[in-house]
Amino acid sequence: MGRKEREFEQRKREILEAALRLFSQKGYKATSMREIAKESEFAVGTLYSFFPNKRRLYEEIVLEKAREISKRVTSVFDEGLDPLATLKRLVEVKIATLHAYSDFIRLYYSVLWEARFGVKETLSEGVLALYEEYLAKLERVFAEGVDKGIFKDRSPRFYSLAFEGMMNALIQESIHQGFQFSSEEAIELFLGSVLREDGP
Amino acid sequence: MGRKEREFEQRKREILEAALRLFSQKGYKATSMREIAKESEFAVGTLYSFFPNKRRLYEEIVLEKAREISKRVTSVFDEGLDPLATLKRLVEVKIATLHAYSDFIRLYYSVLWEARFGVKETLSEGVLALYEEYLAKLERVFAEGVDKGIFKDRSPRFYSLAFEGMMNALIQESIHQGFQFSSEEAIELFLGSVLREDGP
Amino acid sequence: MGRKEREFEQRKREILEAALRLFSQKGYKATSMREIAKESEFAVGTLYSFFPNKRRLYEEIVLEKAREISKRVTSVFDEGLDPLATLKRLVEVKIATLHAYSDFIRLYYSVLWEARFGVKETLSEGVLALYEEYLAKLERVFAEGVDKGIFKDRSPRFYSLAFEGMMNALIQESIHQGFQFSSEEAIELFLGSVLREDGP
Amino acid sequence: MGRKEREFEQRKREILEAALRLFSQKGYKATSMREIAKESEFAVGTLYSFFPNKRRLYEEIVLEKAREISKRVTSVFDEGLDPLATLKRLVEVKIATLHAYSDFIRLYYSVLWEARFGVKETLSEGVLALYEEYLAKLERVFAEGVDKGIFKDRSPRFYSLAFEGMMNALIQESIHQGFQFSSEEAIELFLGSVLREDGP
DNA sequence: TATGAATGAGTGTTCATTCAT
DNA sequence: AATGAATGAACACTCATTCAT
Repeated sequence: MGRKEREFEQRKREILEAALRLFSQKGYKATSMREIAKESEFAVGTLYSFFPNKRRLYEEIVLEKAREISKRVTSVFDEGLDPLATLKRLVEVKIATLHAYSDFIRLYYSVLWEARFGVKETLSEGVLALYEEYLAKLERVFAEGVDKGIFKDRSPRFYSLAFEGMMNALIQESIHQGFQFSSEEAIELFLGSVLREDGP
Repeated sequence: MGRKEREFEQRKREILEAALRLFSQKGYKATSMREIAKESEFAVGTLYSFFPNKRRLYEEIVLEKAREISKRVTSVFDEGLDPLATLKRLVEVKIATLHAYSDFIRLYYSVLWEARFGVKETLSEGVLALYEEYLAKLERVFAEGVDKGIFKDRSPRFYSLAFEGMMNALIQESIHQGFQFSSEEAIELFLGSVLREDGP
Repeated sequence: MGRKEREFEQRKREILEAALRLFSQKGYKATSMREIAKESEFAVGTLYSFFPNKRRLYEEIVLEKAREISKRVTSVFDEGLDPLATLKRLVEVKIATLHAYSDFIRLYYSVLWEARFGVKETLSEGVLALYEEYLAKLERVFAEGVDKGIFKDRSPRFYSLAFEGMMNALIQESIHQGFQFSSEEAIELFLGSVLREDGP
Repeated sequence: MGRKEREFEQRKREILEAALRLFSQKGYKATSMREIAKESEFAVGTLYSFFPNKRRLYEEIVLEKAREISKRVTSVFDEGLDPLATLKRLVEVKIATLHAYSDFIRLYYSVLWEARFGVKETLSEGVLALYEEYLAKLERVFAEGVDKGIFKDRSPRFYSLAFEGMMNALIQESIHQGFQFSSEEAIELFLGSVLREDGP
């Protein structure tokens, strides 16, 4: 990649970072191209030489970050661990990754939520695709666990949704409200149960 | 209530329903008063004789529905059940209620999410207040369960967040993606565990 | 005039008085039909059964009041006085009349001014006509005074405009700013001169 | 001042001139931003890149012109003339100046009138301040004339109001109705008297 | 006849997008 | 390639006017 290209990528990156800050704070509609231009120290017109329109700028940044998050989290599936260990590791990595992207989390979940549950004209089908991919891998882990007799015999999708719902709720609370919990607690809760086995 | 008043309420309801459809599909910012007027088959000016401005129209619709949902779900806490039975009942009622309000669910969670995790100047503090109230009652149930030795000794907040996260994820999926599950499965999962007790 | 007609006129009067208060305080554009309805304790629709539109309501009230003022002031010309006495009497009557209509004065001069100096689409040609009539009579007084050798030989229009300008300025100041002056002072100034005849 | 700046000023001037024509003909409220855009041959949005809102556009145009008029007229007070000569000169300069600004006169007097005699929330306090300043200087001239025994012993305010009222009425008539008069006539009338000293 | 709910054209203002420089 | 002035469609909201009751 020559200097030209490197500089081009560098400029694009600066725009994306500036846009991320603003979109994350104020949302898509409430952020204007003029503001992004000011924040990134480019002219409005310049933004349009990198992105065909506001929507694509938004989609691109969201997708890029989502890809980074996805990459980190999904890498767990390639570690060759057994289902139980995979889940444990997944919790750790999810916590670490989402905290690392805490500025973007608000935007991320909101996009994801819109994409999954059907807001018309959603801005990020790409993000949805990544998530579905992740979910599919997660389901495979649960399926394997069930096959191997480690997990009770329930639908892998059911397990996946429950796992994701629980973990995401805890992580969001920890990022936005400062609620503290460890990955051990979380995985124990999910795996263990809330019922004491030895009863009262 | 005379005919006039009844008609007034009827018209107001028609506007609110039309607005609900649009806000739910496209969000607050992306829905224009003109569209609401068209959808409700009133003139723009008429909207303003029922609501002082767009924001209040939005808040009114969201708060009304949220109150109805809250009322139904929270009523479970008044049934005088023990913690375990309360949780079971809660899952049933949540599923039934949220399905009954399926048009509104998208908007509901999105408002709640914005209110809890972000976005200054949220449009619905009332909704947040209702949810926090619910969460407080749920925590009390878990606290009681822990006290009585039914549940393992963990923070009630931790339990509540996990419970809510898991159930909401399952219910949302069932509403929007047609994923089917029973309340028994859900509560068993939460209470029971994913691990077989007799292991492999 | 039967009861019906009397009542009709009475209602019309109430509307006009209410409208006058509002137009006078806030101007034509800033006063809404709804406000006039509220102030007059009629429904908006009722206003339209007395006046075909807002503009005519405005014109009618302005014209009515202008006619009253005009009648009182113009009556001086019918008193059969000589030019000098007419001017003196005119000053007295103008002061008294305009003070009596002080609520309306702001509106009156503003309409007159617009009508005379050509704001397009002026709302009150009738008021202009009345004033021109008055001015014509005043010119005749000056013409007579010049003919009789009482006044220096200048154009009656010149005299009239100067007289009106001076008197109106003083009267407006007295009404709006509380500046006090007597009709004697005013007429002496106009007739006398500012120069001492015996010089320094 | 570079080409850019010059062009900026030129465009701003074109907008101001267009707005002046419209405000002058129809008044503030009755003139819409769209009309100003059309008249100035710019887009609506362009207007807002020169002025933050309609009101400021109005104030700017009014205040600018008022300042120019004020500057020219008030300069007479700095010529070091005696009271009598000052008044003579003032009449000449007022006539010349107001004729030079004849497009603006209608608006000028209307703003001045509103500011002096009425209307809360006037749009141009600056214009009023300029006029009060002028009036104060004029009063000082009359006070000096009285002190020196040139003028009869009357209140300077009284003299000033009468002078202004008379002259403005004449000048307005000459601008709007084509009535012709010379400064000599006007000042003679004011100073001299309408009464022949040698009577009939 | 009197009412006021309903209408929709019109308002001031914003902002994504274009394009001459 | 980069700029930002210019554009005009779109927005939330107002209000003179109409008309079913």
